[in-house]
Amino acid sequence: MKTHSIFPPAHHNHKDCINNALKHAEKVCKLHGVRLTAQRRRVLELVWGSHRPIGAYELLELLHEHDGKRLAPMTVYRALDFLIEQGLVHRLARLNAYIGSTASNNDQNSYFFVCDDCGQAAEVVDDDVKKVISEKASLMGFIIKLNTVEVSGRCSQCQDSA
Amino acid sequence: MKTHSIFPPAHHNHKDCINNALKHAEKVCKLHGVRLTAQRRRVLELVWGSHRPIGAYELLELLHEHDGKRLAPMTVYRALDFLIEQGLVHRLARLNAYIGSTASNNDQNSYFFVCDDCGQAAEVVDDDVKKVISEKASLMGFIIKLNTVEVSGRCSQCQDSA
DNA sequence: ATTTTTATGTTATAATGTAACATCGATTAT
DNA sequence: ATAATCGATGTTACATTATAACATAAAAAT
Repeated sequence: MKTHSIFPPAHHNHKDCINNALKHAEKVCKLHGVRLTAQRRRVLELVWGSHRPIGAYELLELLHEHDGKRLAPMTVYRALDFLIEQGLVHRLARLNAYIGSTASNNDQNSYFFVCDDCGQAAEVVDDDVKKVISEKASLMGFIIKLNTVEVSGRCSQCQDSA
Repeated sequence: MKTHSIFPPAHHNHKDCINNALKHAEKVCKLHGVRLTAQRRRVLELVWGSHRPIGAYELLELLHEHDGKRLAPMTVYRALDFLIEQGLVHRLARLNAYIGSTASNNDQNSYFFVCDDCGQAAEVVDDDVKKVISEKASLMGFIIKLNTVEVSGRCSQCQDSA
């Protein structure tokens, strides 16, 4: 029986995830005519260090531990802002944390499942949620700019291990 | 043609809103066997001061201006936590702000439309969004605890006045 | 009346995020 | 090539949001 897994399998080769993400980022930035500088690239890489949303100050620590750099928060926030603008990173509002994305989405058709237990997050991209919300919106004459949909609960793996 | 207005009409009698909300709160708290103290009640009243989400520190200022009280942030946060627990207030994650609610919802079937222009927010309670999300969730074996759905954009009134 | 619980007060601090201005480095124009 | 320009980064300082920990007061239960 095929399990419809959107959360990555526990022991997948995560280096591939990271490499894919970086390759994807190069493409996107070239396409958008913007510069994926070394620093931005590095921040993206660290964001992709896991499938957990990561905080800005956590990133700062990692940059210090791994690269010896002692940067100001501003620097990380700027990198994140850039990456978010290019759609390479999303911010999870409930967590004040950031997660990588390789989905080519607008700001309306993507949503997140976040496991309270293991902290992992999974992005789902389709128009199903958007569709329902859009219907409500048009009933009340509301023009949508951005959907923030964050579902928290317990992922399949964490249920099994309980 | 009837406009399906969920955002409150511009010149509605807002005192009624507040009174309804307070009455509702009394009922809910009695039902839940918890105490709606004067302070909690006052915070709720101030939250209902408008249909805009309001920040914790804004509430502090209001308490100072109107009541002369100079409270610590903790106090307001505690009142808010209480009110949120009773479902009388919701926190909007994207805004770090709080808004009153008289809907009897669980944590899964309520969502918010927030106008970037006027700042007003409208809560919608139904099972339509929940249903779609639940389908995805069950496909991946995810157990939902809480849905955070915050739609930002432009409300009908603000479009008209542009 | 006494105990116990619950709410509030108080102080200090953590965590997250931004403004403003200086400098550096890459691209563009001359 | 050189100067001018523009975008990226560095730096300092601070704003905003939220919580921890412990003390006191008020209400409810015994």
